[in-house]
Amino acid sequence: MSRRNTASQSAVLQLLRESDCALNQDMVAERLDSVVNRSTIYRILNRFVEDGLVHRIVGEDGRQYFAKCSDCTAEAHHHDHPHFHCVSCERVECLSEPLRIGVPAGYLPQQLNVTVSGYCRDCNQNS
Amino acid sequence: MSRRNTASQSAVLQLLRESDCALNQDMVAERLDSVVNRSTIYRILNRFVEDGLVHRIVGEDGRQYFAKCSDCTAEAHHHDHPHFHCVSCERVECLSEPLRIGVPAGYLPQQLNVTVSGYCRDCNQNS
DNA sequence: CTTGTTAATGCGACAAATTTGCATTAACTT
DNA sequence: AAGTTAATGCAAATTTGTCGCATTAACAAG
Repeated sequence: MSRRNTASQSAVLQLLRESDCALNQDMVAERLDSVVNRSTIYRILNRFVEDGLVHRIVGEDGRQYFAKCSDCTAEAHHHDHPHFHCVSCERVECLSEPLRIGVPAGYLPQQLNVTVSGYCRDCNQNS
Repeated sequence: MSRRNTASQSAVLQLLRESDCALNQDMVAERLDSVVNRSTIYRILNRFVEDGLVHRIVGEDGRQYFAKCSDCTAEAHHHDHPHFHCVSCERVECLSEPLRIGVPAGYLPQQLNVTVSGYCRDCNQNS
């Protein structure tokens, strides 16, 4: 089951590469030049996550956001950085500072989802 | 618009007080002795959050979980502790260790949602 | 270049979680 | 005891994401 290259797929990947923040399905849809079906966008994004190209962030609103892994290689993924979710403009951006959170003995941590929500610089000033 | 005391309301609050982990609407519903309408449960929980009695956690599954504020007073809320969300038994529990996450200058952080997901002790052993 | 295989897409339907409008009930004030 | 209106129940709507299935098209092989 090897992957095939399609226009929609590379367009989405390009979007995520260029974006300085994480995107949800809506954002991807509206930023694409051509119209791509909703399920297709979800499938593309999920495929990226599966392949480790992109990581999934659950926003403060419970929605899924996707961001290109910048410093991740195929071997080592570190999605251990916090995100800032602006409640006003809805931007979700990755903060650089990685962090480690201890769990009680016997627990097996797998994923980390850290979201600070509030107002980003722009929205904080315009209010 | 003052609050009124109702049986459902205090039952839900009691549940949250007794619970050692955060609960979502389903969990609240099935643990209540009497049947309470779904929307009502949501409204009760949202009211609690609004009043600062309870804090809302967005789980790894995008669902809303609610936990009683234990060390919070009306004045000072600190929901700055991480949560552990077991992907197997779905338990969401508060970890004690509080943490502080820096945001870029000009940003106004308000809420913090930190969730480590994986397998809790019980589920880790039974697998 | 043509052809076959099957991954990717589009579409509609479905599912789950949460919210909302509205009529009814019941808490609390006077 | 009576009036005001917060809280509830119910049904319907919304939102977000997934799934089945038929169709399209990417890519490998001849």
